[in-house]
Amino acid sequence: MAKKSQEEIYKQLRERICLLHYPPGAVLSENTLAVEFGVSRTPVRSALQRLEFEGLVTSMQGVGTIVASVDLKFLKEVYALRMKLAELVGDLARPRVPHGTIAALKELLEECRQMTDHYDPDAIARLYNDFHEEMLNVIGNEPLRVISNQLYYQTARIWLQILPDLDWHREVKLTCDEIAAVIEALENEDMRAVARVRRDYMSSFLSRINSYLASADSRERIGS
Amino acid sequence: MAKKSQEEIYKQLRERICLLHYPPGAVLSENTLAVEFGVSRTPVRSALQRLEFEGLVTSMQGVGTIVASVDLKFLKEVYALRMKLAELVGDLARPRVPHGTIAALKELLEECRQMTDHYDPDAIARLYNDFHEEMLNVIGNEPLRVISNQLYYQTARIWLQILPDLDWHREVKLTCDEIAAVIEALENEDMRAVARVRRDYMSSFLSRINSYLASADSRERIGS
DNA sequence: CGTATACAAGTTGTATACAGGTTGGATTAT
DNA sequence: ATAATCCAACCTGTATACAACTTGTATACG
Repeated sequence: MAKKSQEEIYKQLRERICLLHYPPGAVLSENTLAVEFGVSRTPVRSALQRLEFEGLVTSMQGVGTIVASVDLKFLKEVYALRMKLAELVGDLARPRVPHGTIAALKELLEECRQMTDHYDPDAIARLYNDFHEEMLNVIGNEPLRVISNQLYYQTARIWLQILPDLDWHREVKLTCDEIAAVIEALENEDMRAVARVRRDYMSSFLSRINSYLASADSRERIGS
Repeated sequence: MAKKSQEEIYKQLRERICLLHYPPGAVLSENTLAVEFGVSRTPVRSALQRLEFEGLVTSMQGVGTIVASVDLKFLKEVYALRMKLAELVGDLARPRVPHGTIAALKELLEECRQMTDHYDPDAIARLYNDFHEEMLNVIGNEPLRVISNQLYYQTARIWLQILPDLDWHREVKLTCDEIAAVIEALENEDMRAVARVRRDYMSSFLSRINSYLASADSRERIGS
């Protein structure tokens, strides 16, 4: 593969982790990655260390770099916090909606609608990542933006992990609805409404997770 | 100096930065630090990269690793966020106050009271760092704990930077008052009161910063 | 057959050598 | 004297060699 800088390697690895290309528990080898990216171990190590600081992997000497699994308690803590932070966005939003955001969201909405009849978890996960990136742009507080991003990637995998056991049509519809509701709120320049929408859909997702976990036989798929 | 692991080097450097031993704009050399800590550049680089991810330094090829300066806009954004997060602590606090916390705080309060007549910015900054560490322990939400810590260290230097131009007795008294108020709230197991106290004292500090900046001739001491 | 042990292969952590880049001062031309 | 140029010293970024550690396997032993 062509040479990539440390930042690109980081983003690539992060995407692979949150798209479950590297599932929780997967063992990564710095050497293998170095060969794949066409660089030495050094920049790969930098990227992995950053992922370790953010809690996505754990390096163990003599073993390897292991993709972290999202344990239930941590998942709930992150979501409890993200819901609170989502409300904060209403207070700390940019005064004006960044140019192009609404147009981008409308494209994503159109893409999402076309997914109804094509079961493709990978594709909708990518789409939701793009949606997330757009939503970051309306946050007017830089540290909050950074933190929201970190927290998102710490748990983004969960959806993909349980998606095979959920109702595909319903998940696609809910995603479309969320994007549409955000667009409407943005067109009204009502940032608190945006915040409310985001919080409500997080809450909805959390309750879907809980009912998923309630079905006993599927409890171990999240894995410790 | 005796060999230190990467984590220890990181904490040491972070403390030096937030105690202004390395003032904003200071140029650090990986080689020099490696010699001082008795290790090679590699673990020093790891520590510096972590500091860079957290926004405390900036590495520039051919130049060095420069201690970041806290610009005014960023400072206000961090404080706006920290005040909101402080309120969240009231909702996401531990059900019970960790054992030993109140005793530790009473010791800190006693130490602080003895500082009234001895002008020593370094000492009170260390004390407030210890206070901060104790306050982290009452946060019941792990990601919030991590984030609160990051945000604290991003702006902790500001106090020390302007302390020489503030009223020492008043600053010591305010610090004592904050610790005492937190102790009282903790003894009542009223976490929302703890959160309120913390927010109010942050707000108070922010207004002191603003009036400091209002005195025109001192405006450039924060530095770009 | 079961168990303990030694070891080989593979991994991360560290040290060192080299490449690429910046800066400030000496030097030279104007 | 002044301005432009060159270069040496220093820095970070990268590549590579080595040390320390873990683990599964083969082997010897009870």
